[in-house]
Amino acid sequence: MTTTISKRTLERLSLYRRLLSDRLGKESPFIFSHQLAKLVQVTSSQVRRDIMVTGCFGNPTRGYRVEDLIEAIGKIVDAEEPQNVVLVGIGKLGSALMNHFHGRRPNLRIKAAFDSSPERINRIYQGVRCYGMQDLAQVIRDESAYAAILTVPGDVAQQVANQLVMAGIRGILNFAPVPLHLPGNVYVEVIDLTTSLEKVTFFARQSAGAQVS
Amino acid sequence: MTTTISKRTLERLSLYRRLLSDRLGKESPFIFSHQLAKLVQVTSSQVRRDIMVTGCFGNPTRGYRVEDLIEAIGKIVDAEEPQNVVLVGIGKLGSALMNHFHGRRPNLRIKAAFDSSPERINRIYQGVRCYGMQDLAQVIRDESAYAAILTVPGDVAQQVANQLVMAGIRGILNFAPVPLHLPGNVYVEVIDLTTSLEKVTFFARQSAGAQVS
DNA sequence: GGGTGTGAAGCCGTTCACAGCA
DNA sequence: TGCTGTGAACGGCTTCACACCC
Repeated sequence: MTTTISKRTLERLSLYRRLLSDRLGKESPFIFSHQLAKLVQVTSSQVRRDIMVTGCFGNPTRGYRVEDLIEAIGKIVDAEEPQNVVLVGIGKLGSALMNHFHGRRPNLRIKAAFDSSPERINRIYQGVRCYGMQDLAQVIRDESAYAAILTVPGDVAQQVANQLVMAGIRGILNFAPVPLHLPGNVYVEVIDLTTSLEKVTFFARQSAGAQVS
Repeated sequence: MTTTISKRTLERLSLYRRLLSDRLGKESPFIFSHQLAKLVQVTSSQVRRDIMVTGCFGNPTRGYRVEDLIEAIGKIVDAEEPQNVVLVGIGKLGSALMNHFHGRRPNLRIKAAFDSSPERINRIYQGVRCYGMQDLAQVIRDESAYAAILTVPGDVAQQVANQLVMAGIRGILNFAPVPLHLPGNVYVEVIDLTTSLEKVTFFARQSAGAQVS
């Protein structure tokens, strides 16, 4: 934790761990940088650079021990204790995500959902209760959650985000189609579905003829 | 279209357009680079650089004409004709996305869905029919779709992606939690939900005390 | 020989800084 | 005066290249 880890590196580490975990037990307990590189489609130098920050050391003859890598990456990516997350806006997308994340990573637990519409309040989604917005601050404090998934309509996203930050949330995964204006110490990760799809069609068109690296 | 446009620039252009469209009619028909910059939270130089590629010119006194910007960005981002998109894997996430994209951008139309499970085949989702996997190539050709949204489980993602490419798909928005190995002329945009959430909790923890830019 | 670990170089996107202009 | 348009400088991430090691 002495080195500062960039966003990009962290993304790749997370992915390495997932692929390595899948591989564990199926293939050799060791892996070379070029093999992992091929799996995630980056260069082997990139892989070795990323592994540097984990403090793992490989062996020229056998490569890296897969178990060591998984553990070392976990020490970086995971917190000491399981992280409680809340989800705000349990419409179609919200409940799909609830479903998606349910049990996916042992250290990431969605502990509560929130919504403003009465017919959703007090319902249980994947074993998780949905509360009304008025309970937001209280529940977030009770669960000591400091990360949130935001799947509310764009026109209320900023206001809800403000409430989240007031309640102690420090990181937001934002699916709402508007940029959030929040204090600099709150980390916001944006998933902009429309832009992503527009990118796909744009570059698909570009590469209709030409090769793209 | 003479200049080559980077991924990052395209993302921002897409976002600019969306915010400018929301603003149209509500505020002044002109906007300065620093105003747009504030909305999307980038620097004003960045905005001006991005606008350069659109060929739009601003006026030192009034700024840029909002309508012109929207149109110029559309000329870059949109194709001449509406783009047909298909969605493969209409589970919870798939149908939430179907719902999300339905009518969102006039130029992007999901024209068909595919799934392997019999109880979903021939059902209609948001006015869009779900076909069996055996019809994939035929339907994609009939609709002349060349972009696809992939929301199938990880263990079949590669195989389905191969089928998509064989059927003529050139761009994939991939929600499956595995990297796809495809020819270089196929553009793949990855939305890795697990990694994104891990990033949020990681940086939320980091910034618990310190200020992050 | 083939792989690791890493300083140095390269590349690309962002920001600076300023001339030009209304 | 204040903003635009843009060459030049900057900075961070990626790749190269090579010493070291099994």
